Amino acid sequence: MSRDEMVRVLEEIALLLELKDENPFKIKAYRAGAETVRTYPDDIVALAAANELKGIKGIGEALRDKLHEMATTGRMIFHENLRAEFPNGLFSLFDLQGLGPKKIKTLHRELGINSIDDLKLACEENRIAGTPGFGAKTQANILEAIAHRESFAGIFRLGSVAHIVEDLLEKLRNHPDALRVAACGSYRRSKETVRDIDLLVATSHPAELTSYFTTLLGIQKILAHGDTKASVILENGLQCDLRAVSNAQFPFALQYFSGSKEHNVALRQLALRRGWSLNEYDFTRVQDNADPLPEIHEEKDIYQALGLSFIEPELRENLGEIEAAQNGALPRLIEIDNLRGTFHNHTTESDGKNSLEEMASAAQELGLQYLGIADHSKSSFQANGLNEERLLAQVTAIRECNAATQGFRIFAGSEVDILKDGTLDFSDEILAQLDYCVASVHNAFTLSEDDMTQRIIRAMENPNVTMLGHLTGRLLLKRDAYAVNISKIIDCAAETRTVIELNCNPMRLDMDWRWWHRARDKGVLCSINPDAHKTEQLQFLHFGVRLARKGWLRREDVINTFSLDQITDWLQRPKCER
DNA sequence: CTTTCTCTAAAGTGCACTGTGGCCAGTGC
Repeated sequence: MSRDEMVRVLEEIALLLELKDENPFKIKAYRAGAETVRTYPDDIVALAAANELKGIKGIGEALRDKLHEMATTGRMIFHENLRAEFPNGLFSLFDLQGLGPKKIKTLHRELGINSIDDLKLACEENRIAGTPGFGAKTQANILEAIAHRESFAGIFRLGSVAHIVEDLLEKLRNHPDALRVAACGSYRRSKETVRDIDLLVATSHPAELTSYFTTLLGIQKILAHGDTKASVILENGLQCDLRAVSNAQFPFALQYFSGSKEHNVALRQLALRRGWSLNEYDFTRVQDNADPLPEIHEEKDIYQALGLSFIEPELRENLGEIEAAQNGALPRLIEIDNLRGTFHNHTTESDGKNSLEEMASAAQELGLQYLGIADHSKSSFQANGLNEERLLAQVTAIRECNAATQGFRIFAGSEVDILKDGTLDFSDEILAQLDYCVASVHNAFTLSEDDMTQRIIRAMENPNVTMLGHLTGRLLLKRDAYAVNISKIIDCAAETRTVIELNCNPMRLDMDWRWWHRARDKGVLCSINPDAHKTEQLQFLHFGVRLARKGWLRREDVINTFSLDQITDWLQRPKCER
C-alpha cells in the first residue's frame, strides 16, 4: 500500500459521495483527509498500519479506521461498496467543463449515461435538451466540451506559459483604466506546472476591462464574460481568467487568488481569531468585541495585520510558512540578482548549438562573472559526448580563453555519465584535471529503486564529483522520474559534501522544489544550472531561481551566488572541506 | 466526517457567472 494509493482512494470516495448527494461536509472531510495524507511529513502508511494515526489533524475516528484497514489489508470495503454503485466511465465525465456532480448524477439516472461516448451520442441524438435542468444551450456546450476535452483539461509547464502571461499583463497594463495589474494563482506561486492563469486588475471601470480582455488576440473561445469576471481559452488550450476589482479591494483579491487554497484557509483561521472574516474583498468584523479593522493598501498589510511577516508567494503552500512568519523565522529568499555565474552548460563540442566563445560572451552580457562548461562524456554518444582526448583539448582551449580575458572566467568541467554500476565515464586521473564535474544518469532508467539509489550514491562518494545533475531524470508532462530514494540521496549529499543541481530547464526543474527545504536543513548546497544548449537558454536561470525560492533556498544555499574569487577558492578546496 | 474557549452540539468560505425556467440551481474557483 502506497501513500499515493491512499490519497487516490480518499479522493475517489469524495467524488462518489458527491454523486450520491451526501452531506457536503462529509465530502470535504474526505478531501481534507486526502490532503493530510499527501502532505504528512512522516511515513503515514506505516503509522496507519500500526494504528497510530490518533491525533493527526484532519484524520478523525472514521478515516483512522478506514486507513488502518487499507494499510493492513490493502483494501477498503467502504470504498469498494461505494464504487460498485457506479459504472467506471462515469468518472471521466468530471473532466468536462461545465459538468459537476449534480448534472452527472441526473445524466446517469435519467438517461442511463455512463461514459463520455454515451454522452456524445445522446447529445447528437438530441436527447439531452429537455431533461430537467438541461436545455439546448447546455447540450451544445457539452458537445463543445467533449470536442475540446484534451486542450481544456491541459496542464502546462511554467516555461511554456511565462511569455504568454507576461504578454497579457503588458496588454492589460496598457489599458487606460487599469490601475494595478498582476498575475495570481499557481503561476505567481511558481509551480512547475499550471492548469490555468488567473489575472487581476484594479480599476474603476471593471466592465470595460473584462470586455477589453475578451477582445485580445489569441483567444480561441470565451467561456464566461460578466461585469467583473471573464474567462477565456487561449489558442494553445490554456484557460485564462481575469477578475476586475476596485483599487481598495486589489490587495485582498491579489492575496486570495494567489492561494494556495490551503494557505488561505490557514490565513482565514488567523483572521477569525481576531474576530475578523477575510475574503477576496476585505476584512469584516464578525464579533462585536473584535479588534478594530486595519487599514490595507498593499498585500503585505494583510499579513502584517494578522501578525505575520510578509510571506513570498512561492512559499504559500501551507507547508510551515505561516508558523515561520509568526516566529519571524522566514528565510530571506534568493533573488535572480544574487547569481554570479552558472555551471552545467553545453557547447557545439557535444550537443549544444553555440560555441564556447558564444556561450561565454552571452554569459558576460547577462552580467555573470563565470560560466561552467560541462559537455557530455563519451558514453552519451547520442549527444556526441567527448572522449578523453577531446575533453582535454577543450580544457586547453578554455585555459587559453581565460588567459585572454579579465574579470570573467570559464570553468572547465564535464557532465560525466554515471554508468549503470555507479562508476563514472572518465577515470579519476582525467576528472582531477577539471575544475569541477557534474555527474548525471543518462541511461538504464529502469533499475530498481535500491539499485538506482546505490548507483547514484557510489558516484557521489567520488571526491571528484562536485555536483549531481538532474537527480530524477524526469521530463515534466512527458516522462516520469526514475525510481530513486531521494531522502537517502539527500543524506549522502550532506555527508559527502556533494552539491545537488537544480536543473532549470523548464522540462526538468529537477530536483523537485518539495525536497529542497529538507536538503537545505541538512546542509546540502544547491547549484542553479540552466543546462543551456544554446545562448538564449541561459535565461532558464529565471525559472531556476523561482523554483529555488519555492524550495525555501537563500542566497547562501546556492553556490553560484558566490563571487568569482569565492567560487575559485571553494572549487580548489578538497570536497570534504567545502 | 472533523473540529472545538457553547466540546453528547453546532459549524464548517462565499461570490460571480451561466442557463433554465419562472427570480433559482449548478458550477467553478
